[in-house]
Amino acid sequence: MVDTDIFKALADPTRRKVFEKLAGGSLNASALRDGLEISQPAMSQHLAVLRAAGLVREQRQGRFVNYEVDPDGIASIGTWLARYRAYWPKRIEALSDLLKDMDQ
Amino acid sequence: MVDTDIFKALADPTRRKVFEKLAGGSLNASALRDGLEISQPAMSQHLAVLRAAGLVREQRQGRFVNYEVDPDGIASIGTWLARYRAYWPKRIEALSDLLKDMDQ
DNA sequence: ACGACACATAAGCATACACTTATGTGTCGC
DNA sequence: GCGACACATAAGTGTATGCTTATGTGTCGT
Repeated sequence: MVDTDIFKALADPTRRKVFEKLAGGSLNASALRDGLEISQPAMSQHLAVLRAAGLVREQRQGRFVNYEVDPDGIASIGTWLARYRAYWPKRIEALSDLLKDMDQ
Repeated sequence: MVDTDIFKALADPTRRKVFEKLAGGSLNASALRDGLEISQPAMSQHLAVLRAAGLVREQRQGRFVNYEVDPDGIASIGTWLARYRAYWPKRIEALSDLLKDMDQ
């Protein structure tokens, strides 16, 4: 199941940190590593999980591999979340506004 | 971390099915069980996980325990997702509309 | 061609997770 | 009170997960 992969990927705090870093723009695996106390293979494995989940996509650039957020993954979460819109509390109006902003 | 609990809870397919059932309205543990081939203790454990994550809340009603979606959990996912709004693809406009609908 | 570098993959290991069966707790009807 | 019912908790078990160290693959500069 696609959703399972996505939620499993995001269930790990380190992977969420990585993902959040990528929200700021494209980065290679080494750049993603600093700040986080994590070995190189561990990062590689985390990135593989994020990629398999469709949350991240990669692009070879010489001997570096640049990673970036994959909008498809974000969209999947969005459509999943939309099924529960009946339960969104009123105080979430701010978020709704943000979403409106984004499609100008 | 709050987000960790939420994503871990949703990473399990059975728990997502349970949550989706609750999206249709309040149900007790037994009612949630049918359709799903799962033992009673397993369901009880799943509900405990969903509750600990803040996705679901319970209400004793005689010897039944009614469960319902907790809007706080939904809101948490929403605010988390909002940080990635820059990556929402354009085809997500429909979702944005849905969100706008909901706060009339 | 060679060493250095960036990253991926393999193998092994400790812990976490989801399940099972067995039992405990609380509420109902009689 | 007592048995039946709805659910929770305990304890045990197989598997998945995230880490480690070791090694493989591909690219760069010289």
